[in-house]
Amino acid sequence: MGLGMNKISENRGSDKRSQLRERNREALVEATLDCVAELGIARSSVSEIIARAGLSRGMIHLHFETKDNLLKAAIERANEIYYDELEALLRQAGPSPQETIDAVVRSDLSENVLNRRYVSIWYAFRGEAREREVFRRLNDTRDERMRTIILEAFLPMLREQGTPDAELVARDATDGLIALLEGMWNDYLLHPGAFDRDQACRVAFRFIAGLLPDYFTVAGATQKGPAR
Amino acid sequence: MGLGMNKISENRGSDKRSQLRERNREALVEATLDCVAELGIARSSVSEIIARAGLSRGMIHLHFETKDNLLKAAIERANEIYYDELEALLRQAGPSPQETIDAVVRSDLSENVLNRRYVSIWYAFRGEAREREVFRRLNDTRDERMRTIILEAFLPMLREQGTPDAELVARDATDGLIALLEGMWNDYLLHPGAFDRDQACRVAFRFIAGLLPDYFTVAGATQKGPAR
DNA sequence: ATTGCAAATGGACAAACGTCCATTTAACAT
DNA sequence: ATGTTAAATGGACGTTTGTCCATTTGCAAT
Repeated sequence: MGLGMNKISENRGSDKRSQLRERNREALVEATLDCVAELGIARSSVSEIIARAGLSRGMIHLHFETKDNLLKAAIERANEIYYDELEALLRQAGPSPQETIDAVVRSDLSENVLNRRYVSIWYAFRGEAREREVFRRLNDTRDERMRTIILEAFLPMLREQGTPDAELVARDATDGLIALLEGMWNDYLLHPGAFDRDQACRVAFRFIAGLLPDYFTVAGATQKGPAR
Repeated sequence: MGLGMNKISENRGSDKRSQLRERNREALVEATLDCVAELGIARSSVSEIIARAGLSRGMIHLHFETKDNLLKAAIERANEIYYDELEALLRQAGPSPQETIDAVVRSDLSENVLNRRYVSIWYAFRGEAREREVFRRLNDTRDERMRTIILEAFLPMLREQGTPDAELVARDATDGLIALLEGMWNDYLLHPGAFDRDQACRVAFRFIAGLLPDYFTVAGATQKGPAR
């Protein structure tokens, strides 16, 4: 009898029981994200969520104890989606700093994250970031990772280019690029129909090219660094 | 007897009765903004609002019929605050296009609007913009006004500077500047303590100076246009 | 002083909320 | 085939929500 318990513990996730359990757990998270994207957090009630998941009321209590924990799990899932896209594009990008910047810009503006559903979700949670510590923590982590990647890519280029005050300019360029991309997302949120992905990309590279004309054109990173 | 009614109608706002009435109405709007800034829209209940206003439950029904109308009045008030700041700085700015851009940037980053309370309010309403048409309409109006001002300032400078494709670049520059400023607000929302107003200003002008080196430095607009 | 009426009050109300739990279902070990 | 138990159900519960209205208040005209 104790043996049975051990088997279940060992096979966690492989037997049909816990497989179905996990499926339902994910269905709840996914239904929550759908709900938040369509209705916002305020109108995402337990009743709405379980209706979309096609499950019963008690499931939320079973899997997440409280609704707040479910929301927390949902935003963590949303964060993963963004990270996965960024990491994927960084992996397939070349090692040069200009290629890194190029990958960051293109992943941030990619259809995989810059789409109606995801942007709606992102801003819904952000609107509540002020009060809910968990939301802000996740946001900050994501931002810090981005910031480091970008800063460490800008710095060597500015130094090699001989820009005076390279450290200061690198920080300005980093904050500027992040703000610019953030603003693009915002534009998409408010006018998803009118948004022009290529133009957004061009604007971003125009900004970067203004600071690093040897490494960038309005079309993106140059292949092999400065031509000179 | 009919005379009494007429007098009240004529003196609307001047007699003590309607003076107190108006004071209470504004107290409700102000309490709503406080509530939204501190708790977000989701937690801004009628009970919370009337507690902050120090008035009774029935007042909301008396003045605004429904809670939604009160929220609408609140966001309209918030919109006024931003406009007033922008118009004030535009009035005291010189007539040249670079001075106009300078005024737009400085008003957008001014302490009068870029402060904890106001930014909290703005993003709280924005989070609900997707679903509530009124919120989006107000936001779009503000954006459209900004866009026109900025575009019509950029265009003559780019033309005089001899930039190829001046129209395209002007549109890119406009979208870029708006996105950049939007991103700055976002940064302030998430890190009000760490935010550096001067740096934000410098980053914005660095972006602009990259496109219009004859009219701008990192410190802002040059006095009299191109030196050449 | 008395009267009239707009303004303001705060309790009543149904509806909707998140949480919980007694019950049922079905996968697994026996 | 049977017993066991984790997983899932859906109704009950106490709160809290936004709205409404019978009552009270106090300014202004008589």
